[in-house]
Amino acid sequence: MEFESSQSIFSQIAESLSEKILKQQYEVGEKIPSVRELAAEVGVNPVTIMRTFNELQSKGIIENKRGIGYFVTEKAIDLIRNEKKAVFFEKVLPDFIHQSELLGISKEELKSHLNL
Amino acid sequence: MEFESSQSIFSQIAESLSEKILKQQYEVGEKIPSVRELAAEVGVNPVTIMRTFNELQSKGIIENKRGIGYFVTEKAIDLIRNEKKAVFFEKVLPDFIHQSELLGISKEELKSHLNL
Amino acid sequence: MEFESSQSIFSQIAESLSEKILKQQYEVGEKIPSVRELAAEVGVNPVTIMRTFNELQSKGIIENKRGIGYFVTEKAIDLIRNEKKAVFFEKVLPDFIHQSELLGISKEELKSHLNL
Amino acid sequence: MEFESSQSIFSQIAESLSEKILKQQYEVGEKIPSVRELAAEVGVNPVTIMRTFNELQSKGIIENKRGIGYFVTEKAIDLIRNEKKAVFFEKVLPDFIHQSELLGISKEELKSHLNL
DNA sequence: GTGGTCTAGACCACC
DNA sequence: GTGGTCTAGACCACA
Repeated sequence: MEFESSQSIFSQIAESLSEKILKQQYEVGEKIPSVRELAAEVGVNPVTIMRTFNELQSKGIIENKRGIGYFVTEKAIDLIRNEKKAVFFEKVLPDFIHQSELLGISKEELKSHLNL
Repeated sequence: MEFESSQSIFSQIAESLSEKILKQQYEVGEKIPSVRELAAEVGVNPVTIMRTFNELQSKGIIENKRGIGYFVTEKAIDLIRNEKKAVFFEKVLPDFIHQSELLGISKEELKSHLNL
Repeated sequence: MEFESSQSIFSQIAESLSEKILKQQYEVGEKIPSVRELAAEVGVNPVTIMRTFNELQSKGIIENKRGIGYFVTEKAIDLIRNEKKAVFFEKVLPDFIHQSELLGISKEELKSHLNL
Repeated sequence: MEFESSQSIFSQIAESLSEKILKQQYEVGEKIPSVRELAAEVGVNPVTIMRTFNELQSKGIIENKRGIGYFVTEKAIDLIRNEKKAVFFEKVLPDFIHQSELLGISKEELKSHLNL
């Protein structure tokens, strides 16, 4: 797995897992890969994965079953979708509008880029 | 001035100055406020402002006249516009599309939000 | 049976069994359920139950009769009561006092909560 | 500083800081010691302190000012008091009652221990 | 000076 | 096998 330097590795992994859960590549109640597995798979230190899991757990997206592993919670999809929506409407969309106005991009140009 | 914790202060100030230049609130050839003035105005350490000015100077957006101050260069607007365009088409726009698809936002909804 | 994630499962089960013995729901000399039965009943791995039994046996609360099962010892109730008292006076009570002082809970309020 | 082995060091430090804030030994808006200072003072690795600060920050008890340090937030005391109250009334108090009933501790004995 | 991240390696409790 | 914690040491960006 490749990482952007602008963001911490552990939160990029968290983002990646969140998207997979949202796309139901990991289903509700399903066990996600173990710390060591994921660490080996993406080529980072296990504690980096732990930080990822801690973050997701504190958000309520995954939960731990002692000695077994981490599982996708029932409310995971709602949580992820809600957070993403908030970010989208409060940050991504306004920023998009702001930038396109600042650059004077015409509505026709926007439409073509967005296939609208 | 308030800052987001997610980005460095000096780049937030640089962004703010760039936008003002782009909107011609500072015109070409005009002197921008001194380090100390700006520092007092936005409430940060003068060295942070220095770093901002160095950044803008290295990009060719402002230039220093020894003992007098910093001035907006002739090519400033082009430079800013080009950089903003690059960021917009390589990052803001793709991210916008990706997020809106991930959230399943319909084309109609997008159109209404964007006044298209 | 549901478990708190903050404590190990085997000690939660041990605690539950101890309380039942103390309340004489299991009487002295009585056979307690087998490893497999209990495992099925509370929904955990049999080895976890084994560990619980080992723990209780090492304290002298239950004893094994080879091939037959585990039985409540004669001194079980004393052992449990003594350990609980120690914990109560060395940990639960001091903590209770500390927290109630820290939160500034009045003596009247305490009395009413405790029916004193 | 000495630690109990039953709880993680970083959360014991968090608890200690919370109590100090609650007792206003650190006041609202005040800077708390830096990561390295605290690490040296209590004799642990700086990353352990970082985990402590992350936890407190995620709860909204402290906030970071870039390059300067961590500061006690305005709502810190409310947050701490509310959380402590919740724990007290939902866990400490019920557990206290449960244990004292289980051990058959008389009301008179309780009163004397609690100075009621 | 401040915090933030990552690695490597060790050790532990638990299932 | 699972997660959880801690240390030591390095490196980085930021103010």
